Amino acid sequence: MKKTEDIEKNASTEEKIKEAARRVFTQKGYAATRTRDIAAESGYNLALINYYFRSKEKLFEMIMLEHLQLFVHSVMGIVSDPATSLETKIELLISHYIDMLKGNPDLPIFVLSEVNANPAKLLSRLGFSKMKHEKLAFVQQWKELSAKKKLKYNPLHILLNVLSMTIFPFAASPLLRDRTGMSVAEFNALMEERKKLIPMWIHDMLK
Amino acid sequence: MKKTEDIEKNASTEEKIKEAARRVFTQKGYAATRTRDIAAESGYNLALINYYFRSKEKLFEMIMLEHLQLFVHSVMGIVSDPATSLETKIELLISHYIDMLKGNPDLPIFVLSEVNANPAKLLSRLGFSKMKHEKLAFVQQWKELSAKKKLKYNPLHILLNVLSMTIFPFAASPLLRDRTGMSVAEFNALMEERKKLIPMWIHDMLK
DNA sequence: GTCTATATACGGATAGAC
DNA sequence: GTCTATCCGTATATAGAC
Repeated sequence: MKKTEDIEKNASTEEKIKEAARRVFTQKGYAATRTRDIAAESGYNLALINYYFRSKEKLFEMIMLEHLQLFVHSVMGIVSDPATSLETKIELLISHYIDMLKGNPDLPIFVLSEVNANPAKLLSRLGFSKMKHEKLAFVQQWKELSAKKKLKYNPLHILLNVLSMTIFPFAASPLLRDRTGMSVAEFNALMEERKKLIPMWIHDMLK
Repeated sequence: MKKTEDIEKNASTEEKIKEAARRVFTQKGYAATRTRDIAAESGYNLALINYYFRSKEKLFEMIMLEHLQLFVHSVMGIVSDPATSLETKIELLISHYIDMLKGNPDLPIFVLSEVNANPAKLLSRLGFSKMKHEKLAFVQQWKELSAKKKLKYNPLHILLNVLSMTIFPFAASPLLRDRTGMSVAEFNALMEERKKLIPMWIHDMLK
């Protein structure tokens, strides 16, 4: 009984620090965050960070890896389902990302800027290999598409458009809201509209 | 004669440091750059940075302001020309940004992440006020568009799409190239294609 | 496990020689 | 104007008490 409590207690403190770190790192980036900020945010002391995680860097890498995987793995269920059409997949994927990013609006800038700062280090660990690609229903349907419609351009453009129109507005949100005087709530409403609009535009691109 | 030489020499050193700073800041971000890095990159000594610019922060603000204005002012000629149609303006704007970003691929992530880190401070200085908006041919034509075509949604979506599809690929370029195995040259070729493609897609959205 | 106190390193800035 | 040497605050990490 005592042992179980101890484990839970440990896990809880460790998890609280990790969550605090996630918030601070995501908002300020690796270089600008101070371990003291994480300690304060977590409600625990500075020394605990090194007790549970060996260093600021190790803690960061753990969190960063989770974020990268979140982007990828969270959509695996959607894109690997052979029962849904390509257009349905795209629609679900857009909805999924918009919902996720409404709760974590800093994520795109954070991930992109950290990957940019250290591409080799971070991307090497994202091991979901290029081989497994073949198995995904998404990739199969994508290839069929490329073959059927004779698009006069690389179909990668379309995927890029989906991600651009979905993710970029969150990255540009501070600038956008400043220039237009929009509130966060209004911005979120705008993104909610895009759940329907983006699939519509993409549909037209595939005509 | 001597005076002129001195001035030119000063300007030259000062400008070299500024350019070095631009490179380092843009690539690593404010928090991660060391004044020593800038010194090394410039070929001069650390002390010169404080001699010409009072501090790391002042130097940064100067460069950041130039970047922000680059984004805005460089397109002013395009968007304020009453002689071109809205669609032509959009096409020119896309071309312009793609050309600029091919030469400065780190710029989007840099600007977005720094604005995100300190929105109040940076955006307050971007003084091109909301009032002058009225005078721009772009804004006029945009309003006419909103009135004429009865788009069932906020036309801001369209502007957001233009910027998203143009700028986001550069921000995601390291990830994209890693996942696809694309080279920088291949990526640039892809972006070159988008100079024609994006206006085409936008045209369809305005049907 | 959690805290306080401290060692150690690093980074921004300046003094002062040339 | 430009350099070397150095001051001093701050940040990460650890030692050691509880």
